[in-house]
Amino acid sequence: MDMSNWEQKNLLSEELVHGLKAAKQLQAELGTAPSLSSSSLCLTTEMRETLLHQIVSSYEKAIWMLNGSNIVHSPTAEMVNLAADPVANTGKVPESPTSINGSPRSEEFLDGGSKDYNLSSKKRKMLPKWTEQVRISPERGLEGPHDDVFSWRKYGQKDILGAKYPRSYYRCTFRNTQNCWATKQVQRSDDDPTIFDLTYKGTHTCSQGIRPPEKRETRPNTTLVNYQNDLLDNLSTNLTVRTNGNESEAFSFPFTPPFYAFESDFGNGAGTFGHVGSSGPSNFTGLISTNTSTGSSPIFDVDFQFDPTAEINTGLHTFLHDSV
DNA sequence: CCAATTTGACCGCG
DNA sequence: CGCGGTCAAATTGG
Repeated sequence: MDMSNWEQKNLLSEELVHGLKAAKQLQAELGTAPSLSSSSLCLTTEMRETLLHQIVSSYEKAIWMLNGSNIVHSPTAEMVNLAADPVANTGKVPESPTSINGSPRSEEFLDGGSKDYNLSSKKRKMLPKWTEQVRISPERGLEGPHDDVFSWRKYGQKDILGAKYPRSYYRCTFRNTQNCWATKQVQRSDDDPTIFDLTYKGTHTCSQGIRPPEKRETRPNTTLVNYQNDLLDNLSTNLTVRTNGNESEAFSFPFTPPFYAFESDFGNGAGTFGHVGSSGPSNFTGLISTNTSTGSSPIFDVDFQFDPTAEINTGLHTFLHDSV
């Protein structure tokens, strides 16, 4: 317990430091007087945005690590992205995959530009994409950095043009079950075989990765709250929303960017939620309250509030837990 | 028996 | 047409 706790703390601080770095970089960028260093003065707006995303992402992940996941995705993000202004549409942030495992010290990030961000070319596949380099420890069986917090399923391997080693392709294990479209590529470096290039594409929308781990041991008083949090988490993954009047308008909640986050402030499962992040439609908030009228299947009354400019009307909606 | 990997086929794009 | 990426049938492994 102590160990995992310590490890968690490490991860957490790593994440925060990561975010801080990005923040400082952005700060430096914004802070520079135009006169100074006129040469390399500007990052592209894309890079700035990516930095921003990185910061937000770090916060999200850190919070995630503290509370367990309570991040939810809206269903229509891709359409929103496609429809939106190409510059502002970069989707959502990658949760930066902190690679850890047994030996944190032998496996480390290379710093100094070892992470580069790339809001890929304006093709159809505009998913967040970023790369990292990981040095593998001697101890772990020659093969790979292939474990971060997520579970990946290999779906291909290719020999690459000028590369000594093949490139392997992974996707999230829960692609089908949870509509999680995150993928990653692993490419062993030509010159230094202990280094692997990891390319991540897309963000995890699965309720996987870091679970709310074993907070159970804490005060008995919090069990109810924890349970309710779990309930919300479950809701965030198996959720169908249907409008009160309109059966036809029902939609499933989770998956894909813009993020919506729940904040369960009361112990009873009620809470508020709203848009998180810098892209997508904002000003979409809601208030959740329990509807105790039914026994077994939890039903929440949700009061949506939309920005006036939004197309959709404010209304009273009902969250339905999706069977199971 | 189920789930993950392997591996050649397939396919879109430049 | 070749390259990089993905699919899916066959195979492996638990």
